[in-house]
Amino acid sequence: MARPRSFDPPSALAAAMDQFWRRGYEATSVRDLASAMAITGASLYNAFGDKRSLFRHCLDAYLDAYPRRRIAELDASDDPIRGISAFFDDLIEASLKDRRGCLLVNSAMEVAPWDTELAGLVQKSLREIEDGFRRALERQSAGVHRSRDARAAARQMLSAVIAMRVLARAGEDAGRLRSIAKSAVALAEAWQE
Amino acid sequence: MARPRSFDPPSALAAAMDQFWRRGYEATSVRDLASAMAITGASLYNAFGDKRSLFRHCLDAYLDAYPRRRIAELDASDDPIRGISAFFDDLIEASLKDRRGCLLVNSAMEVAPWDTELAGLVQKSLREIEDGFRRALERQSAGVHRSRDARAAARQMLSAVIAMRVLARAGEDAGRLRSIAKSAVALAEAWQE
DNA sequence: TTCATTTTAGAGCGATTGGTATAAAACATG
DNA sequence: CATGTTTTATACCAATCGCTCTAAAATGAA
Repeated sequence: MARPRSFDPPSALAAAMDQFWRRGYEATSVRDLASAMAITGASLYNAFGDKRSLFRHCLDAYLDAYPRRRIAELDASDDPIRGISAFFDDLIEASLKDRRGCLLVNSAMEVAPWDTELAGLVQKSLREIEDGFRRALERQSAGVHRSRDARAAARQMLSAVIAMRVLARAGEDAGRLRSIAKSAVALAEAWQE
Repeated sequence: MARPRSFDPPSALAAAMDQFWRRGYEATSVRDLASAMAITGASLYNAFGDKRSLFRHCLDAYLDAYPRRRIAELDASDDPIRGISAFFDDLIEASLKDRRGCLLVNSAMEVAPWDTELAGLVQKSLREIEDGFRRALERQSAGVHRSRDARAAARQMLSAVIAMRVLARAGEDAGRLRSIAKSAVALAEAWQE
């Protein structure tokens, strides 16, 4: 009944995500996006709305594809400590493969201060990560009396994740990133003692 | 022998720093800067060079005024642990007073990936902070055999600083920031046991 | 085939970008 | 006071910004 799209929206969205991820929101122009997505500006606006709306779609897709997936894998792991270790191994590998950092952390810095709705999404997503760590720690110490606060330990792990992402984007070397991950995993291992 | 400047360069630089600090590099236009500095664009270019050069001046001034000053105070403290505690108290207060975060961390995210020279300055400055923590820990445990690595602990404290700055800019509440600072100080206190 | 509907391509909108040219204005020195 | 030098204000540059308009192209249903 009408002309069909000549492009695949999910893969176009992935191309847009990559641009925002690498260059940030302000430094990415609509023309950059259209070029990376291999569509025209008119198609972009027709399919995804304005630049801010497209960014929101990208951030949503990113959260599903990366942080939430990692948390789901952590929840599904038999051994919580090994799950946390695998989480950080994955993060190290991703951080060294490229230097884009994390779109969520990047957004916390650049867009959250100017967009209250996205700020809410950023905060909620960071809490999802922290809660994932907390659940893993609580699973580990189930039935054992714990004087220490699992929430505080989970927050330290989230801090490690954030710092690794910032330092990766700033170009710090692999050794420093691995050292931070190692301390975070050691914190989890010390939890059960 | 020539017309004198009608403005005070240091205070103009402070006004420019405030703009870059709050809004970031890309989102701050030369006109924004000139307006905040209460000078014309021509005077700005005449006194500070182009936008990138002005940013560099701002970052240099920031590093002297904030991180290096805090590290110097830490080095000068009689009790290293109390010094670290004071460092984090100062950071909490600054992070809650406004939501700009830290110009150094903001720069690590936004400009370091695209400017190798500034990336070097960012990495060097982050190491100065880490080394400051390490010196404080080593002073604390002087003469005592230490199996643990002071460098790794100092890196954890730097991670806490970075995470606090990111979360502050993303609008997270005071409790979360204080919780991270508390864990970092607790790490330092555990050092001497 | 015709028609209704949507997407496409490309030109173009006003506004803003980083940066500059020009000339008047303001000083210290001779 | 005259001169030489620098800063100032203003207008302006080409380029790019986010976004929209128009019209041709492409489809499924009638």
